[in-house]
Formats: sequence, C-alpha cells, structure tokens
Amino acid sequence: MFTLAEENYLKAIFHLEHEKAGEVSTNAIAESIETKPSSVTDMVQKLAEKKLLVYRRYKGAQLTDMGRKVAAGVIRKHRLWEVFLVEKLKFHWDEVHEIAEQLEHIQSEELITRLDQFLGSPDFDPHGDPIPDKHGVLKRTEKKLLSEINKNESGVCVGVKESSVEFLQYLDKKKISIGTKIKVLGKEFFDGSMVIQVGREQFFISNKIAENLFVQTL
Amino acid sequence: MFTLAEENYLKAIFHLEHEKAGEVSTNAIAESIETKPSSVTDMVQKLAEKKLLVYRRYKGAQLTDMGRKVAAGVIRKHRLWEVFLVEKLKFHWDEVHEIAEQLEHIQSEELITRLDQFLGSPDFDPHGDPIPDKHGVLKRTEKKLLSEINKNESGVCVGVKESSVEFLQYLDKKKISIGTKIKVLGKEFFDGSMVIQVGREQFFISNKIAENLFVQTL
DNA sequence: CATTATTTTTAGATAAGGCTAAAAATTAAG
DNA sequence: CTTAATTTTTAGCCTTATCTAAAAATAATG
Repeated sequence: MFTLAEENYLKAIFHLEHEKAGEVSTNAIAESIETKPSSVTDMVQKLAEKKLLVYRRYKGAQLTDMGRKVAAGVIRKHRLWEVFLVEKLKFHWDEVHEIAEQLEHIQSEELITRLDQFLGSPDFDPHGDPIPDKHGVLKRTEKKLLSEINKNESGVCVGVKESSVEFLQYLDKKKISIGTKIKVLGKEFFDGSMVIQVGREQFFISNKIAENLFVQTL
Repeated sequence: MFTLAEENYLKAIFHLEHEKAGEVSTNAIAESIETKPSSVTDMVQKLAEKKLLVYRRYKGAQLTDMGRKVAAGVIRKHRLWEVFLVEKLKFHWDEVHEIAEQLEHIQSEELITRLDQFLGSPDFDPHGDPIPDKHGVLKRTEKKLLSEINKNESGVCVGVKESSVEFLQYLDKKKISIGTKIKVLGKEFFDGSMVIQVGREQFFISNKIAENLFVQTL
C-alpha cells in the first residue's frame, strides 16, 4: 500500500503534530527523520498529492484524517511488536526500538490482528506509550511526570524520561516497573521531594526521581 | 548488510542450485524471481563483485561459500517465522508464506537467536522443510514421496505435494499431519496402493495419496 | 522599512533496481 | 557446417528516494 519511506514520513509528522499544534515545518521533519530539508519538500509534495496530508508552500504540512490513520496504524504495529519482543522474547525494553522500526512495516492486516490477540490486546508498549486501536484511535490518557502529581492522588507508572542504568536499577530496587501503581502520600514544597506508596511499602523519593518517572492518571 | 533485492536473488539461486547441480542460468533465476533476464544479468554481476557468487558470462551463476551462507540465513529466518506464525499465531500453514517473505528480511542476529529459542529450536517448518542452523547448515535429510518408501520402512510426514482442501481434509481424518510417523506394512505392485500404520491404526491408502505425501527417512 | 538571516524550494545529479529493444553468444537443426 | 532458434548481454531509459548547490520566500533586526 505505502512505501517504507512514506510510512516513515507519516509517522514522523504524526509524532511532531503531537508535540506542538499547527503545521509541521519542513526543517522539523528533516531533523526528526535525519534527512535534508530538500528531500522533505519533495516527499511532502508527493504525500499531499496522495491526500495523506495538506501542504502549503513555506508553511508546512498537516496530516489529513487518512494520513493520521495510516500513521497510527504504523505506530500500532511498532508498539505491538515491542510488546512481543519484551514479553515473549525477553528483550530488555531499551533494546527493542530498532527492531520494531523494521517490523512496523510488515504488511498484513491479519498478522496484526492475531499478534494483538496473542499478546492479550495490550494498551501500552514497554515504554508506557499507548497503543492505538485498530481504528487508529489513541486511548485518551493523561501522561504526567510523577512530580506533577498532587498529594493523595495516584497514577500508574508508564515510563521513564531518563533511562540510565543507574536509574533503572534504582527503580528495580524499589520494585517500580511499568504498570506499578504509585500513590503520593506527601509532597515537600521546598525541594519537591515526596513520600509515596508502592504496594504495601511507603518511602521517600527525591525530586530528581519524581521528575524522571512518567505516570498515568485515570 | 544486504539489500532486500540482493537477499531475494541469493535465496532464489540457493533454491535453484538444490534443484539441479551446476551453474544456475539467467533465465531460470528470472523465472523464479519473476523478473526480466536483463535485470538478472545486472544483479548477478553486482553480486559477483561482492564475492557472493561466481559468474561466467553466458554460462550462469554459482554461489560462493559466503553467498550460500547468506542465503541459508535468509531461509532460516523465513522458516522460523513460518513456525511462529503457525504455532503461536495459529495461522494455517498455507497462509504464511507471503508474510514470512517479508519477515525474513528483518535484520537482527539477536532477534533470530531468541525467536529460535522461543519456538524450541524447531528442525522443520510447517511445510516440512528443514530449517538451516545458525551456521547455515541444513540437516542432511532424505525427503521422499511416501510412494517411494519400501515395505517395512518408515518415515515422518514432512509435507504434501498437493495441497487441495480435499486432500488436507482426508489427511486430517486419517490423523496424518506434519511430524506423524508412518510405517509401510505392505505395498501392491499392481497399482501402487499401500497398507500403512499410523499410530495404532492400520489402513489402506491408494497410490494417489502416497504420491502426494512427503516423508522423511532417517 | 531596508537589509540580513533563516527557512524552504527548485534544479540538477546520483544510486538502486527494474524495463524494453537491439546486439551478441550459444545451441539446435537441417 | 551453415542457418535458424534460443539465451544472454548491452545500451539506454524510467522511478523512487536521496543529495548538493543555488534561488526564492519568509522572518528578524537595526
């Protein structure tokens, strides 16, 4: 249906549109996709002819409903494959991106339907990013930093901002991983440190920790 | 490492070399890969420069050890993915070829190592074709038609020649599938019909059945 | 508001992979 | 063993996706 290059452009534009509203600039696409602006101009013109996006010279590009749907489909595949790699093949969550980058382009509706079933129709990938449903709809969720959560609120850990070995090992030690529920019991104005509850344990964390952990509020 | 087109050429030549010995002709490659002879000439010259095959003008191509290894690697991936699709995603064995044709080009040594483990290091794909090991070595096996087996010999069902629905349903009814052990108890010269043993059952089959069932003798 | 600076586009080139048409080798046939 | 048929190769062109260099549009600045 679409070429590898086309899918990659649509995916990049989709992500950029989620970062800031309005038209996506040629340079922004070029940077995100690691190519030259002139190449981007070429490609967006082709994609515009195919009605996958609206393009205004010198202004930028904006996905059409159709373009958005195609992009979401690619992202859905990417994230489902990531779940497969981590859950079934026991890869570590930071090793799977490149492989999923290839797998996301495999063309077969049926394959994805069955893969999704096989994985138990997961809602999030191993990095805590939401998986679009088969219609390209992203589950509307509020992903925030733990540091933004108020006292007595809680959220589910869905990812990390930093992913250094030290940080991941710290989380491991504290038994925090994707899906772990965290409740904020107390919050110190002065330095942003917190007391949180994880499972039956309650403990203190510094602001540095809270600023690098993404949680999902329901 | 290698492009999609290169891998497909190497794979096709590998298969053709197994069909008949000696150099593989340009036309044969063109037919197998559904392309024009002139395109084949072009590509084999490139592959010859990369030392993946030896090419003599007007004579044909022959894989080098390296070319053979690359081809076997692609075939290994293809067949492992087929096992995955059938065993894990519950595809029917005649639906998986096209998808595996895409998956075989995913580049990641580690992925295949883990996939192989996940599948329990299978020796055969769902069609009964042997899966090369990680060094590209094919398990030396004698794949024959059941009709070629002598009285009192036995073999393991590894595939079918014909794959019509009627035939597959017949096999189903007789509880014959990939991996089923079959022993030839008697053979009629006159019409090639046989009496065979499958599990604890003994029954009669016609020559037509015996000529469309591949078995593996050890 | 006129002049830089930046961003974006155009024009022309390149590499991979494929095609058609015509030329050259090889093989087959009389 | 000479001609016809077949196979293979060469030459030239096309498409996709990329690049560089230069031109044009937009934005920023004094």
